[in-house]
Amino acid sequence: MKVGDPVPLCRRPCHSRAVTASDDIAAGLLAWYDRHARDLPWRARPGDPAPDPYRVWLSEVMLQQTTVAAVKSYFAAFTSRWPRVTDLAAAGDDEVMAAWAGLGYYARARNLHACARAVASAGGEFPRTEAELRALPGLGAYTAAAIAAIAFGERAVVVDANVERVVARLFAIDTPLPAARIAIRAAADRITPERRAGDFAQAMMDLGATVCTARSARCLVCPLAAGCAARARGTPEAFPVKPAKKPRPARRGRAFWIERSGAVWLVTRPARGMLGGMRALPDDGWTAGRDGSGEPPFAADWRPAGQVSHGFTHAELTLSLWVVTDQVGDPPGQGEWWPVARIGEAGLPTLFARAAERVLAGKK
DNA sequence: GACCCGTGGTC
DNA sequence: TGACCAAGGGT
Repeated sequence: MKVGDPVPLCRRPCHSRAVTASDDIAAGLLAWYDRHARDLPWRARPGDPAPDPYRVWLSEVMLQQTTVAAVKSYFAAFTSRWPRVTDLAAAGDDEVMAAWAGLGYYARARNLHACARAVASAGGEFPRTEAELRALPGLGAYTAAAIAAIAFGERAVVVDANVERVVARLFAIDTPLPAARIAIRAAADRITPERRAGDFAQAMMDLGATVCTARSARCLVCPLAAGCAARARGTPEAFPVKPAKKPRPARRGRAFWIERSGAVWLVTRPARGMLGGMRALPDDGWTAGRDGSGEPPFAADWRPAGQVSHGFTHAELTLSLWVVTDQVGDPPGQGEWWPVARIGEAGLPTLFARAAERVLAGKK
């Protein structure tokens, strides 16, 4: 028998399933996870009953493209304010959007709220299968599989950026992304165990987050190093192969601080598009693809009040700030007067929170 | 498949 | 210090 050949577990027919290299990977990783799992607020502690699907779902949506460190305080705030999915479903749109402010990718918040309402109106219990979960707003292939595995114990194949990286290295998959995803998913399917699929998924993600990271593979402390093809080649960090990134264009825009007796005029951005559905300062129409017009919303004695720079996914924006403090009537269009002393409660996305800070710092 | 969508941490 | 990156989904 050669190394890598299937090893019969025993001769009895009921145990005829062979132990394979894939089983070794899962077993080794789960053993590592039992010792090194991160202690995260949304995870069940040892001895806890099954994880709460609501908390698993909420954490998974918050964690989409977002770091654990950034999510923790938002997760605590949401679960404290809305302990059950039915509580979240009953909240107002503006409350949910404001509570999400600063976390980014605001379409997630709208989908989160829509999903909560869908679950609440269907009886208040999350569906238990990957296929049913996948149909809910904001749940794509990754999140549906993760909830099915973690909350309900289904053997779902969970592939996020961590799993992609770990699997691409384990099997030295050198097809560039995104084409490599077909082979990566097939390999992930092969090594996903029948039991403890949720722990396995979280173990892969913990490994990717703490050991097998993008910049450093840390093979010396990796439980999978012995069977890792990329390590055998000596260049683990070369996997997965990524396409070249496009440069981010620089954009310029203006935002306008319109003040009247201690209140500032805020607008709500359209539901679609950048910072969709969020409260904001009026602006000159800048987008990720185009500079603003430079035009203020009305003629007045506008004073310059500095600028803020902010990086978005597709553009680097320099936003110059203009101020009028003796406004009398309402500006044209929809909006609301917001007390300047409570600007921190307006739920401004980070760009406009920084702009407000800049304006207020300049007034002193 | 390509493109759009935020933010903060990291080295 | 700035480029890279993160528990992706929707269109």
